[in-house]
Amino acid sequence: MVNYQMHDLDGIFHALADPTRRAIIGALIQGPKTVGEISQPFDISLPAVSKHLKVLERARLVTRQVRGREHHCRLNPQSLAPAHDWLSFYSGFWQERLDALDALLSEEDHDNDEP
Amino acid sequence: MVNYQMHDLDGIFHALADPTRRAIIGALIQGPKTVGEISQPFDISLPAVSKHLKVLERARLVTRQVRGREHHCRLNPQSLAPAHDWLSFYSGFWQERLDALDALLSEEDHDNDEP
DNA sequence: CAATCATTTAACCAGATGGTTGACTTTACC
DNA sequence: GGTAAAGTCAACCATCTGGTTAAATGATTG
Repeated sequence: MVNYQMHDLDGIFHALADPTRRAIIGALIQGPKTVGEISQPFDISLPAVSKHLKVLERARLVTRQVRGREHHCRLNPQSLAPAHDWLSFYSGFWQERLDALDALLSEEDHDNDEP
Repeated sequence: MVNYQMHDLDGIFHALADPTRRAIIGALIQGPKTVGEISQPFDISLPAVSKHLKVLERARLVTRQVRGREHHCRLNPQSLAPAHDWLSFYSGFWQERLDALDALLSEEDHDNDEP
């Protein structure tokens, strides 16, 4: 079913761990942009943005289409699925189950209360 | 209400970007464990595990309760919420909406900037 | 063809990361 | 009290990271 490679998550989570890269994703959600357009709001050099884009590309979060001298970057939101699935598994969904387990375990300590 | 600090996500995603730390989380989902118990399945030194735990603690993904000489670590799944929310916003769920938005914008901008 | 624009590559730097080993603290046990 | 156990801390190391500037590549335009 929905089973991904561990190492995918490494790259995806690492890509998302940087605020500049998340901001790039946030900008790209409005639609494709060139590297220049992407770099414009940021106060860092173009090569720095270029590196961030490479990280995002390696994690498959962004795809690039070279048209002439412009590189058009597009967000690839489906690639977030492994990370989203992983988090869905571990976050809130299991909360009640964990609480129940905790309760059960601490009851077991009491040993005799419940038939 | 579901508004988190940017820098929270930095720490959470960074914590999740390491496979050992994700494995620790995976182990901790069964219930609290001591540092020794946590380190047992891994082929790295105890100080290395200790460092990983500190990263997880700083991101509030794990809490620690010192009982005697043992440190009992417990998963804190609610703390994954910011990351989960962020991913829910950007991943597949919005895919169709984005496509629709793209279509809408390119229609609306006929006079403007469309080649 | 020459100049310019969009972008990448290369070389470099300071600081973080993930790992190690060895020494240290605190608690537990005889 | 003395010794072992559970963990952390400190120092060290190689590698990665995110940034820089300067040079190189490739397409566009005059």
